Amino acid sequence: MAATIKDIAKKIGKTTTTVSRALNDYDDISEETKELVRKAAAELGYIPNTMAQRLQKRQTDTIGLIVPTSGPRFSDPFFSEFIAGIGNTASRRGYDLLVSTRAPGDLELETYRQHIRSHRVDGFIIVRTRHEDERINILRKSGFPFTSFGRANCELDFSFVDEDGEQGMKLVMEYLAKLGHKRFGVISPPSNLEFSRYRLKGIWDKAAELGIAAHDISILEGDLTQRSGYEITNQLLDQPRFPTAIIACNDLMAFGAMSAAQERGLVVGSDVSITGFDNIPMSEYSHPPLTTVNQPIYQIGTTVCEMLIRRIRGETTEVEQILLTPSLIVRQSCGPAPMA
Amino acid sequence: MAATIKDIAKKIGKTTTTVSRALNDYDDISEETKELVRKAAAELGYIPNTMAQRLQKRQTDTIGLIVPTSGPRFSDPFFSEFIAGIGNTASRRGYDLLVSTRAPGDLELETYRQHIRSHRVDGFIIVRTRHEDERINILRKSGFPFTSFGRANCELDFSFVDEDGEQGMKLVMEYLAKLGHKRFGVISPPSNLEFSRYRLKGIWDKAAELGIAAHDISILEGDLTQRSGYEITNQLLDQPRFPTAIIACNDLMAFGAMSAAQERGLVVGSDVSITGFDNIPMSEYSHPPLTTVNQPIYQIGTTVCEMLIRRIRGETTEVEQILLTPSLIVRQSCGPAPMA
DNA sequence: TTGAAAGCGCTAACAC
DNA sequence: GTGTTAGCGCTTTCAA
Repeated sequence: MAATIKDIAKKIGKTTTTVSRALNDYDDISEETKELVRKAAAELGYIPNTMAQRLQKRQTDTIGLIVPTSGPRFSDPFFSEFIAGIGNTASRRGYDLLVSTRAPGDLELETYRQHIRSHRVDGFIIVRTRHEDERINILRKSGFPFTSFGRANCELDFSFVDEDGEQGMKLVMEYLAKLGHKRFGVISPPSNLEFSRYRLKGIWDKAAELGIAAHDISILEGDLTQRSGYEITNQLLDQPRFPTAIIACNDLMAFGAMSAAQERGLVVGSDVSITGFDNIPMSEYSHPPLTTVNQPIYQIGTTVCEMLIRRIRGETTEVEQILLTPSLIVRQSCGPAPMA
Repeated sequence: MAATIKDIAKKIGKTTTTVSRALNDYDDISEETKELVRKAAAELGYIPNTMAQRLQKRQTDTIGLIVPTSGPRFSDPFFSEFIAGIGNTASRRGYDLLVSTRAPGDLELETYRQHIRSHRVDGFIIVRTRHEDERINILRKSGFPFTSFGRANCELDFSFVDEDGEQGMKLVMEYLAKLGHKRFGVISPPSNLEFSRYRLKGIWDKAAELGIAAHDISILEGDLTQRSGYEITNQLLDQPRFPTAIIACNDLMAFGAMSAAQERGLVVGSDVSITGFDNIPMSEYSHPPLTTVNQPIYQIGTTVCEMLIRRIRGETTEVEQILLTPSLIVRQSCGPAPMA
């Protein structure tokens, strides 16, 4: 049986109140008593009962993350890095991280509602925001603390971190155009993901600016997996006037694109240029190393968690919104457009 | 304010005792009362306060997973899949999943101890067991419920799931030998990881069986990242009598190995053969697709979680130990040994 | 079939 | 400075 505050009280002949306050370092307790309590606590190997504390304080010291899984085999390096960022920050600040996995849908939303109502967590972190994101609607209505990685198409009266995907894609387009590319294939994220819109907007706007005609840009929708990058690239390259540059909206799809191209005997970086987005660690060691847009996922996890904790603790009431400026990481997966 | 059991009691003019028992479907409560209670609960939108329940029941309905992170950028598809497997199973069985991230070391062990003593979780899942695994020692001594993915070099008196890595490597060696390879490079996992021993044992034993000399096998230790696969392959290929087959002990390192080889202008699958281990989804869409050993990570997560819950609930007291038989997934990253 | 009473382990308002 | 008392929301004897 674990020692309780009562055992300590008994041992030193004081009340539980005194012990509690000594342990929490209240200043209406004498130094001697505190010392006494601390010693007794150490001897008994006392550790507070978390659930009792939480019940009493009506807070859970827990942050909730519901990972939107897609499919049974959910293998995405993005999430392990994001979770690491959140997890390390949470524990440094004394919070637990409660992770659930749910496919987007009714069950997912029900899980949010339940966690809110049953006081399972003090706040949520939302990831991969969607167009008309019901999660955010629920959270906003409930007044429950949350922060998100990604913006949404509702009123942005909450705290978030996002990277400026529009700008990121403009960098990519500009770079490829400078290399002489005229026909582009785009492997877009699922269109219901909010960041998809920003990225596509960046592409279209920059294309317009550069005088690239709409029919020289073919956009096909992927699902962010390597597999879909592979399959879509095959479609793209099967077209009669196939693109010389393929813009994948994340690194995983870019890897798939490289495989598809290489399988056809094309040399990536000269016969065809391919770009990614995220700059996951793997992208540095692909063949060829991938030109991509940097997105500091670990740090975004850190920041978004930090912001949430500040809100939960009431250390700030202001809405914090951070839009990161992307940078292009040039490696060897792109080269001058081949002669037609 | 969320409705409590008290509100329900007041509303229907019964005591909290009755309500509690009705809600928990005790059979000393009349059907009518139960109906009444359920209706009132629904109307008030009642959801039990988790912390109160947990305090009272002295259990947390929570499973702990402490992910052994390595380095700040922790990007490993292995873990997202493993977490998905555990998470889905846990929630199906009514458990929460508490995830922490800790680099192996004292702080990590301290976290285990604290979580045990403060009743933060009901049991642990251990992943990536190590040689002389202090985590397992702590858990065994404390009598705290846990299961692991991976064996350990102590007395195996606990439940685990593991894949027979020795057998897996024998399959690889056999396959490569049959293709005519005579000189092998091995990119091993960190030697402190328990599975490293099994895999190396498989390689040595099969080599002996096939009459392959020890000096024809160079083993260099990686850290499971793509980067280390890349770097080690460069070392391997810099040797005067370089290997014609490179055996990477996980898929990520195999990808790195492919990049390094390709960067030197070697054709993977003919100039040099490369194998992996894990069969992560990506391995199907690399270029060339990777020959590897299947390891059903999602399903292992499911099983190990299921086993833990059975122990926690006391549904079984027996130790369950599952050793999965691996299978070789032959793709295009290997070919006949080139003429010397 | 139901209610009264106690208690899980902790904190906090208030009194002394 | 320290103790008294109450209570967080729930479950569970025990008695009626």
